[in-house]
Amino acid sequence: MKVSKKMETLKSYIDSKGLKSTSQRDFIAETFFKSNTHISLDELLKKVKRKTPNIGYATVYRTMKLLTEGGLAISRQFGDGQTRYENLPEDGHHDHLICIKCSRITEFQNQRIEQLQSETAKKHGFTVINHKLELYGYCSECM
Amino acid sequence: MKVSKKMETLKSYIDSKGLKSTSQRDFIAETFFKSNTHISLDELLKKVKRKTPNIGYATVYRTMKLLTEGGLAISRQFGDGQTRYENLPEDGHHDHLICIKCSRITEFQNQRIEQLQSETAKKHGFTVINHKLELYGYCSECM
DNA sequence: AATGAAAATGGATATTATTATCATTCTATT
DNA sequence: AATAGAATGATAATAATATCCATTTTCATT
Repeated sequence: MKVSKKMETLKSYIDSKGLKSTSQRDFIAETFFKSNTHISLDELLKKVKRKTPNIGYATVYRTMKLLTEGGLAISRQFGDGQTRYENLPEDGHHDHLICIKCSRITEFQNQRIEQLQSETAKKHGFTVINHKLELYGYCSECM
Repeated sequence: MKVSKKMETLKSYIDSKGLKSTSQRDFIAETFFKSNTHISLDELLKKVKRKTPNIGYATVYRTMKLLTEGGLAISRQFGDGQTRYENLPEDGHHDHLICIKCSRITEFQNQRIEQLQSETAKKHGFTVINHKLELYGYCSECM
C-alpha cells in the first residue's frame, strides 16, 4: 500500500471514530509510513523532531497506538525490551528470521505457511487478525 | 520431561557453571516446573510465597533468568507488557493462539508448519534454534 | 466569520516492569 | 571449623509505557 493510500485509510479511520485531524498526527503517521525499519518510539520521535522539534513524546506514543488499533501499524516485541512498530507490508504478510548473534533481521514470505495457519486457527474456532512468526537462530555469517 | 528430570538437569547446569545450590532456588524452579501456564514473575512469586513467604522478588527473577539461560524455561512476550515463562513442552514444539479481547492463550501444534519453517530457513542460509508463531485474533467466545 | 464542545497537544508526572546494589547469610570445598 | 565465593532479599535505580492537565486546536453549527 502506498503512503498516500495509507494516509487516506488513516483519515477514514479517524472519521469513523469521531476523532479530529491534526497536523502533528498526520506528520507522525507520514513519517512512520515512510520508514522501512522496525522502528521504536524513540527512533520515530527523533525522526519527527528533525522537522518539527516541538512535538512531544506522548503524541508520538498516542499516534502509534492509534495506528496499531487501526491496523496501519504492527507492534512487535523482539525481546530487547522495546516495542517496535512495523509498516504493513506492500506485498502481503512477511515473517522474520532473527540472528541471535548479530541481531540481523531478515524477512521472508511463505504463502503455504499462511494458509496452514488459517486452517489451524479455524479448527480452533479462532478468527485471526494478525500473526507473528519469528525464527531465531544463526544467519549464514554467524554460523 | 518430568519435573524430577528437570531438577536434575538444573543441578547439572548449576554445577557446570560453578554455582551453588540453594533451597530457595530449588523451590522456585520446582514450582515453575509444576506450573502449566504461561506464568509471569508476579504470578510465580505469589505461588512461591504461599509456602515460603519470605522469598524475594529478586530471587524469583534471577532463578527464571537462570532457567532461561539453561534452556529449562522459555521467555515470551505476548504484548501485555509482561514477560511470561513457559515450560519446555512435553511433546515437541507448540505455538499460540492469542485472543486480543480476553487474552486467552490456546496452544496448538502443526508438524507441517514446522517443516515448512525449516525449509524456508535453509533457503536463507539460516540455522534455526528456536521459533515463535503467534496468531492474534478473536477466540470463539469473543467473536 | 464566530461560537463552543470535544479532542489533541506537550510537558511533566505516574506507573509498571526489569535490573542492579549491597550488606548479610548460606554453601561447599578444604 | 574456616573460608572464599555465591545467593539472598530488601531496596534503589533504570527504563519503558501510560496518564494527567492546562492549554490549544479542530470542526460542526450557527
